[in-house]
Amino acid sequence: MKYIEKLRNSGLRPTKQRLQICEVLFDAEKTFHFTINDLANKIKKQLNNKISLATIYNTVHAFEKKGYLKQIPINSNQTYFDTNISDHHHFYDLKEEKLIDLENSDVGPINILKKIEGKKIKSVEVLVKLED
Amino acid sequence: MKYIEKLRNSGLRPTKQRLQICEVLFDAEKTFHFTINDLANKIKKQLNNKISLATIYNTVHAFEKKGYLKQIPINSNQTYFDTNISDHHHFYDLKEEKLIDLENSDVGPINILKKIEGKKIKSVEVLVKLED
DNA sequence: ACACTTTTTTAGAATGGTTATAAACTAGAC
DNA sequence: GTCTAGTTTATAACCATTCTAAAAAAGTGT
Repeated sequence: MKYIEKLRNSGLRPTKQRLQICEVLFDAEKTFHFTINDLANKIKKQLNNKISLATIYNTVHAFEKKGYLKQIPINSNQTYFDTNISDHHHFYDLKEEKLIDLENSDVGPINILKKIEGKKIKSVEVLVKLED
Repeated sequence: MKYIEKLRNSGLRPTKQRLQICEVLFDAEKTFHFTINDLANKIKKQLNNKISLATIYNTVHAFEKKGYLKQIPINSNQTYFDTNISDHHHFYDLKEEKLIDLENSDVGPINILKKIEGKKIKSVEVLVKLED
């Protein structure tokens, strides 16, 4: 299993559940956006196997903390995650309620001129809302 | 009352509650960020007067729809609103969990190169996360 | 001022995503 | 195998938000 090492290196025990979640998240052809609920359904269908919701929450948060997933800043009743952890941005189609990736090169350089004493910039995220 | 006209022009009846909420939101010296809970407390303290939570939710959403308030896209368990409706962005201090305004001129022009067929750009919002 | 209609307010219940709990289980170390 | 700390699980708890239905207020016409 190729994820055993990855988990161990992060200080996470490679349990059956975590390895299965890794498969679903990181073996996909393309990166994707998901909510916890989306992921639970995907797991059930794809692995024909139920993992407790609590475990899915725990694991997703653990992976996010380790930098294997990113949360997408958007106002919604659910939290959206992204398996694409590269520096990039998002379109949000308000009508379809769908997220679309925007490569960094689609946005051009962003230069933050204001500085805050004693603080470093951790990330710069752009959300472009779309209407018809 | 200066807000009666404003409300009427928006097709909203100028009720006592809506006028009071207008006062708290729009008579402030500076624009500010708030959650519904913040606002409820501010109303209670500032006006010495309780307005039902349901009314506050209704009113804030009505004002947002009319463009008198903006939602701030950020991942939090609560929804953040902004009385500053000008085109601008935000720092988010992860440690203090505090939002700071970023004027448009602090960010420089953002040019979205990718186009989506049949969709118009409604807004471009930048969130800059800060760490120590 | 009054009657009538529509909108608004309200308290409290319901909803639903997320987190906490505590008991059963598992991985890793010796 | 035994032990310990970490993990999983079902379920309960939490809490921001929305719904509900009844009372109150606003607007309109008379």
